Amino acid sequence: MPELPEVEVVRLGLAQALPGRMIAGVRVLHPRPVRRHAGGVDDFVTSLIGRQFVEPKRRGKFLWLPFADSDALMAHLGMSGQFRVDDPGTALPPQCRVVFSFEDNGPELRFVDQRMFGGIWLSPGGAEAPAEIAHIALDLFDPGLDLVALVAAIRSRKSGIKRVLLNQQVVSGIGNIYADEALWAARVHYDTAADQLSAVKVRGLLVAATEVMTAALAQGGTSFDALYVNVNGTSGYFSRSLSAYGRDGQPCPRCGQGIVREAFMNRSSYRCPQCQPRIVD
DNA sequence: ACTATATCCTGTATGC
DNA sequence: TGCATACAGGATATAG
Repeated sequence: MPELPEVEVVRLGLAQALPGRMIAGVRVLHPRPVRRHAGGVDDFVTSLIGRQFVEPKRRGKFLWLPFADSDALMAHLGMSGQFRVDDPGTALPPQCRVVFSFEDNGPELRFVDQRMFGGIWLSPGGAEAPAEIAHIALDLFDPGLDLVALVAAIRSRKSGIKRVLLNQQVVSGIGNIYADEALWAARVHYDTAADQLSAVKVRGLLVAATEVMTAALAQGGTSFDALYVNVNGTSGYFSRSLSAYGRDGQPCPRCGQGIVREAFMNRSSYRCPQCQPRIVD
């Protein structure tokens, strides 16, 4: 599932492929990924033709592709969204939803999305600071992040710590995989109330999250199957380095106890029952 | 303001 | 073999 490192891998790939290029044609093969575009499918197509891409940007899991004017193409990969850069003659992937062709007749930009939780749309005036992400907090890679303020914000919450880590309005970019990995590294149970954790512990959790996402980025991101790939269609290798996520029944790399999977927020949480015991107060 | 839950979506894996 | 169900989990609307 694309979280911060995976989205950053995509951003880096697009930064190699798009700046300076002008859109000549847009084909929308399925309307759903364009549902957030205010003017509908036809307006999406006509609004984008003639635009010239500049350097792609990212906050958390949101990606935006600014144009040489003041607007931007907003994007979120959702669960299974992909950007692919492929030569015009090559076959379209099975769940290809939108295709951009260019005036230079070079490689096309293709938005592929099996489950279609993702989407792309035009953000008027969004080149620098898109209104759509005004409510999204800075991520752990952002140079402007105030770590002390973030620790305080997390500790002001009564919810379980994992809910808080997943709340993109508190800190962005962390999803189910890296939340579980950070909690494992910091030896914290996912349901510990955030306001019961010390500032040192919360800081340690954020450092752990930053470290695991940095390592994942260096390996090209985490992928279990063909659902998450880079712009060339290949997968990262970080799934081999995970300590807790997806390791139900396998030994904890630190103590050897079996990792357990538990239902949590309509998804799964993985933890080591010995290193991350439930806190009872 | 904060918190928790339902909802969207489809390919793959599993069970009977 | 065929059919039904569980599962993966992003952001957001809505209710409490």
